[in-house]
Amino acid sequence: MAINDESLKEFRKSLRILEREIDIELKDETNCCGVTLSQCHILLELYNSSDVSVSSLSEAFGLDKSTLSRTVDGMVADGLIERRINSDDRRSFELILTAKGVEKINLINAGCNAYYAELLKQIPAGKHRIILESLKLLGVAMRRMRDGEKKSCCNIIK
Amino acid sequence: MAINDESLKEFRKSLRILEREIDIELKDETNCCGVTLSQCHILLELYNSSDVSVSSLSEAFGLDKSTLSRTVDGMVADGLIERRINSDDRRSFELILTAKGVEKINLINAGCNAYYAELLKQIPAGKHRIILESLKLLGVAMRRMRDGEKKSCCNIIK
DNA sequence: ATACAATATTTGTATAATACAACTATTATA
DNA sequence: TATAATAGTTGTATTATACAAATATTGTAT
Repeated sequence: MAINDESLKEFRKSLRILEREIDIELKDETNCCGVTLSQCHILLELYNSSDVSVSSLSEAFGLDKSTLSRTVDGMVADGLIERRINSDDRRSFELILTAKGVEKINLINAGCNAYYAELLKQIPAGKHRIILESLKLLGVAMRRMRDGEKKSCCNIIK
Repeated sequence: MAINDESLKEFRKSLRILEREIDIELKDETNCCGVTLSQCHILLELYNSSDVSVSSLSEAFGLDKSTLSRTVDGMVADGLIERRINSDDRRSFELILTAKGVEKINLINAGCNAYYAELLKQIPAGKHRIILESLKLLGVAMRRMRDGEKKSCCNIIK
């Protein structure tokens, strides 16, 4: 498949629609659990990664550190996570789930797993493998592009 | 592939990472063009669909109508779009791009096309077809789930 | 070893994004 | 025709976000 403008347009449209739906689904799921979408993203990150800090969240989400600092504030106030001081580097805190946080993320995961299990049932099983492969290929490539792009804004079209 | 919890977890993680990267890329692109991300999503929708209204945007994005109404206000004030009264149904306005809006979306499209063309070059050409197919399968299925789910919140895990 | 630069985080400030409820205007329906 | 439904806006409150400035700690180069 040659990469022409038409296929790019189609590709981008599909990506955009998918992005929206993922976002809407997760918003639905989190509303049910009494956390905001931002908080939910942090809970998911804590569940899936180790050594999470304000900085690592900032990096992963592409948001300013101050933004994450305040979201974390709220979650600490709600008793979902704790700041554990890092003895190696006392500038940073390791963010960890409290029991309440674990409970919450378990609830979210259960809801999302149920949703996506149902979703996958609606898609021919033979396609599941290529779907997973595709998502990974794209995610990895985009992340790599971002890492390589520590240049200036709009470096591409100039 | 049987759908077990482990593969679901992997699937959801890949989806989540991809969603983030799409969002970060688009944010980058829009910053360059002097519009906000919300405005950009509306510009893209106007570029790709016809008969766009506050209600249809609300539907497509899963956001409250009041939210869209205000974002549209800002864009009208900036001269990017216009509200054209619908003579068939005078409750609604058709939202249309102004010349300035067209210029802006062309800029955004050029930037995104360049980005994704570069991205696809980093992925084996043989995979392009299955990637596009996968995105479509997922997007369509999720949209269908959402349409079917006009029930209550948390209907799945209860 | 000290001065300077880099890193991790927080706080001050301002703005954008968002929802819910209440409201107006118009259209559909019983 | 009265009532319900739909499209949109506005009031109000909260959340999300960025940028800049500040603090504290660590790394580095002389």
